[in-house]
Amino acid sequence: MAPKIVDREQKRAEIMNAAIQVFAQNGIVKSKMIDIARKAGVGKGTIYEYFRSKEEIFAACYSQFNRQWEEKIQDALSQTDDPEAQLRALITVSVEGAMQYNEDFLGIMMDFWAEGIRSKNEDMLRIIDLKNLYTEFRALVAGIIQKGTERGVFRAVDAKSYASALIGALDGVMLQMIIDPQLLKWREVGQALIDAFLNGIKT
Amino acid sequence: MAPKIVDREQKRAEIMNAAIQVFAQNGIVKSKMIDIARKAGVGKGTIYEYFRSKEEIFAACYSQFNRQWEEKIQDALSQTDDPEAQLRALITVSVEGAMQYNEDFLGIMMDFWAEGIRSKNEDMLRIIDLKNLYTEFRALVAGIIQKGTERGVFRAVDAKSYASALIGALDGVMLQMIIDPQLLKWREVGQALIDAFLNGIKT
Amino acid sequence: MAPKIVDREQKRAEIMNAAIQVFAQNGIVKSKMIDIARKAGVGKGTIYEYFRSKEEIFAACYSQFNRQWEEKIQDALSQTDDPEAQLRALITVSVEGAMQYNEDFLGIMMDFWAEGIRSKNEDMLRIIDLKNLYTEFRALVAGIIQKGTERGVFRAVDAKSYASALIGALDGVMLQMIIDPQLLKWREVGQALIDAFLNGIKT
Amino acid sequence: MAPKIVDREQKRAEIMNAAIQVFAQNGIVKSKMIDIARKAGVGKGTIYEYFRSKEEIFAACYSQFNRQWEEKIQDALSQTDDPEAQLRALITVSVEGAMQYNEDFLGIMMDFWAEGIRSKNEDMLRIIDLKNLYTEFRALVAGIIQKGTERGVFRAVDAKSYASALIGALDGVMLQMIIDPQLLKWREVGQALIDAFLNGIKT
DNA sequence: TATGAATGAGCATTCATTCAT
DNA sequence: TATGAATGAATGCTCATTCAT
Repeated sequence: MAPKIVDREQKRAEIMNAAIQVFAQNGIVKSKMIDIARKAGVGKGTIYEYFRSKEEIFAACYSQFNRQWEEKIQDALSQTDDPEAQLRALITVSVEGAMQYNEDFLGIMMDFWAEGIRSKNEDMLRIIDLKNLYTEFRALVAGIIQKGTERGVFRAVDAKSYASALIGALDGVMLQMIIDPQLLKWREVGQALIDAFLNGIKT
Repeated sequence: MAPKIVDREQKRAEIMNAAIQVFAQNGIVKSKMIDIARKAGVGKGTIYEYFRSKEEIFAACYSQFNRQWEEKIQDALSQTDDPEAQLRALITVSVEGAMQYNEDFLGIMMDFWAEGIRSKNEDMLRIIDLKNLYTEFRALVAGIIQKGTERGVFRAVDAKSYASALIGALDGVMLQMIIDPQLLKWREVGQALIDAFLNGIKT
Repeated sequence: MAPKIVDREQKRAEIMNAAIQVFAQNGIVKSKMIDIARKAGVGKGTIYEYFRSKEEIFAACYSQFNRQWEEKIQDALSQTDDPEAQLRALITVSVEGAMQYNEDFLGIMMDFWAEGIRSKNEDMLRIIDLKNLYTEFRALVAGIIQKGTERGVFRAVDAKSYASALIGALDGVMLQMIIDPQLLKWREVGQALIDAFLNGIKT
Repeated sequence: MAPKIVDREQKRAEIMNAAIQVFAQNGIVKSKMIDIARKAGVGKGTIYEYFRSKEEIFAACYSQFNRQWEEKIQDALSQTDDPEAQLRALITVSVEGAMQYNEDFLGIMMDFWAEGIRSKNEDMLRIIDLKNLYTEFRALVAGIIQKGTERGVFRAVDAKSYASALIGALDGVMLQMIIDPQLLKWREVGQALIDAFLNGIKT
């Protein structure tokens, strides 16, 4: 009965895909189960065969979204061992990644954040553990900076604070891209960001 | 001959205050009028004596929030004419301002952003004009950078892109403060941010 | 303290006047106390100094409305003793009376009827006793027809049925006047009505 | 694979039926969705599966009501080509039709009229176009009278005015039937009406 | 397994009435 | 006496979830 299991996974993925699109367009709270069902081309009841609740769909989407993002980052970082190149790759991947999706789609990040910040649901918070996510991301970036310092290419700075600042800058630029996708040449903003930052910490 | 005399402005402010707290804790969509009423210590109907709708409360809160923030920024910038000092002041004021509020309170910013990004309501969008807000803020910061370049203290960079990057960094750091207020010595992160940035653009 | 009493009656009348106008424009159910208060130029609470409830205002207006109408009818009938002339006067007074008011104003009659037909409130039904009103009106008209028959100017018909038919015709024409005040030369319709009817029963 | 199969038209009709009963008993404004739901033996939400709003239920009921009435009239008139017989049929059908329904049921006509007279809602007014309804009905009756005049059986009267008067008489008698269904032998009142009228216009 | 009909808890909003001044 | 600020019961409507088929 292995094929059956594949089918289920396949259908689950289809529903998640539909959900992500609907979430992206309407925001999570305003997204209705019926919308997701219609977009997925299934009946309303069918969704409940694959997910316990709307919240579970959200959680699954979030996890997937995150996993994909992390993979991209990891891929980019594994290309080189040079700290400067790694930081450049980090910015490039983020900006390129954000630009890849259409503007509507990006709005979903806001909801992930918002939900993660305020959810009262314990299960939810375990899934959307923003604290942990950022802690790990900070450690990753701080490690790169630390490495740069050890190799003498970066000044001896407080790696954690600088990591936090750089990550913040990344998120903040993405926020502006969400708000006004056409306005600026975002690739250049990304370049400005990394140039300023690298100039700032290079020896 | 004389009805109960009430300071309507005062009461309006009290309700807005209650609303901000409730919005901050639950998010705007999940905040119920009855919650706001209870928090304000008034009846459900009373709110409608002061605001036409839930949306109007939100808009009023947003405007107030923004106005206060802008005042702080303007105050800080007017203290000096030196570009470097102004950029430092900008970061300091933002970080200090964010730390001043309690953590719950800051969460409301997320909803302001989220609402601004996705609201379909024309009236709402006129009020929460994020595009315009950021455009103006970018112009302000770009002006300072430009001034620095002209005075020879900053390198000749693309002022707009750098402004965008700096603002993004500010927002991003604030986001992390929201998510994990205790974690880091945020003042130091602010310092790291401005040090890296200034190092990066100073001649 | 007699003047005080006069003042109270005066104010009560003013409020009723305002109420009738508001009822006429919006219908009774959709008329708000605040509208009546504003139209009367008094405070919302003041109304309750003169009327126990919205229902009581309605009842008072209805009674007044009816009393005035009855007076007009009685006035007209007392001008002559001739049955044919009296029936003509009846139609004329009704049509002229209806035309006197503006169209909006007439709509109130519908609500009086509707309320009278369906009110579940015992007190209300005692006041808006449509059954009794029509019974009396039928008796009045039947009396005139009877008188005509006895004097040999009308055929020997079932006076009650003919009275009912005539009254119905009157109401029905007024209904059309309400619906479409401009459409027809309503005076001529009144003439047609009475001509047909009198031709029909005259010997 | 197959959901519960329901005859949606059937269910829609059942809800309309319940709605008509509730409207008839309480009047439209005082009828609550929950009352209709309970009378129909369904949940509150179920109604909204079949009607978009309370207003839509009302409109559907009104249209149905009217269509049925018109059919009756048309049926009766098609039985004969004789003007006098047609006018007699008109009155008979109306009175018989009105008597067929129970008294509560008829009260709904008042609300249809009242709503038609005062509704501010454009969509509603398109549905309850009383002006047009009466205009058409007047044209129909005037045509019969005209035909009678041409054939020399009726006097040369202003057909439109006489039609309006006859229709008014019909409505007015029905109103009295609503108010006091037991009181009079309404068939005889109908006879009186048509006798008087026909006597009045016959040559 | 798949479906959509059915449901009712939940919510924003309205408004007659009360009552402190 | 006059007022309007305050109130909460009541209502139309939404939507996540259930369940019979």
